[in-house]
Amino acid sequence: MRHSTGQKDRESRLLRQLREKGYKLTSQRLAIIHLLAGDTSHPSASDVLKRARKRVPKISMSTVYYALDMLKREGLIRELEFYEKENRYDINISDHINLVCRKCGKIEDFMGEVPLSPTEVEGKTGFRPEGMRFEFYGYCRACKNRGKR
Amino acid sequence: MRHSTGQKDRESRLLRQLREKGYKLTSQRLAIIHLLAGDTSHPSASDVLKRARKRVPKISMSTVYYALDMLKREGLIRELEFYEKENRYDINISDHINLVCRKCGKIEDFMGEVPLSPTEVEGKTGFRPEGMRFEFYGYCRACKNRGKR
DNA sequence: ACGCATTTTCGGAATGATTCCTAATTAGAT
DNA sequence: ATCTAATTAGGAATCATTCCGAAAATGCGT
Ligand SMILES: [Mn+2]
Ligand SMILES: [Mn+2]
Ligand SMILES: [Zn+2]
Ligand SMILES: [Zn+2]
Repeated sequence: MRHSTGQKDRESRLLRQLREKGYKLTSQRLAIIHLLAGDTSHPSASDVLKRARKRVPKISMSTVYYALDMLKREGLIRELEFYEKENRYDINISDHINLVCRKCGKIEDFMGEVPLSPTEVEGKTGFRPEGMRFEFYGYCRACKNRGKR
Repeated sequence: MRHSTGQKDRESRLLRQLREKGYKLTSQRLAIIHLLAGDTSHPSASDVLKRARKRVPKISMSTVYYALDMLKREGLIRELEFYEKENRYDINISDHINLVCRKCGKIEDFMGEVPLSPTEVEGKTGFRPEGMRFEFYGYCRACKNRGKR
């Protein structure tokens, strides 16, 4: 295993990388990084705002977007874009499949290899992949057990 | 093979299905369906508007959205949603992988089985998939051969 | 500890694709 | 030809995100 995935370890790794790049570690950023490091729920920007305000009550939405943008430019988080809903932010930056519940909106990770490699795609098509987005839409275990709609 | 994929066949199949459901076939809709049936480029709503105006010069954007919405509700096209760009419309409604070029915006189909079945996902996780979205982002053959950015 | 340059914050305005609204038009049935 | 429900068109509204400018804060050098 390359990295521990504990919240504390992930948090200090993020902070170290930002410090190395010369970013200022404000209380707003510390709060955002702290909550993201321990969150596998793929939160939206407004989720992040709500939780960050528990530690830094006056933090603004602009600041949340500015911090999320920095983190994604540095490759430390991934943004999952949706048109009809808010975008979501994923602390898991590896190529993986997300399972998106159509009822409750929960997004969970599907563990396991993505069963098609970029190399294979390029060999067959000439298209050179640099990123991927694999999602299933449906009903999570909880939602499917209480009538799907 | 189940269906022919020729433009003419696809077009008459779409028209038949809409007639059966009682939809009115206006000149605006005929133009939109005609162009979609022969288009594998995954056009945006404004692409559709531009091309539809060649046959029906006064067609409005509202009408294009209304028609696209009808087609997707009937399961005859698929909408690919993007946050930072316009949504795109796919006449290929089967589960398949799309290759999205980051330089020119072209979207092409990757032919071949999607290498992971909904059944397998449900067996491993309890999540019940009903739809999927599999995309690779990168550079199409033309764009990768002229400096990627 | 102090001052400084630069970055960051924050509130509000702007953006833009899509959706909503309403009145006028039209397809298709009788 | 008439009628009615569906469709069209243009404009307003929506809303998450981005942009803007001024005020505040960080962290470095001294
Ligand atoms: Mn994930
Ligand atoms: Mn496609
Ligand atoms: Zn659910
Ligand atoms: Zn290209």
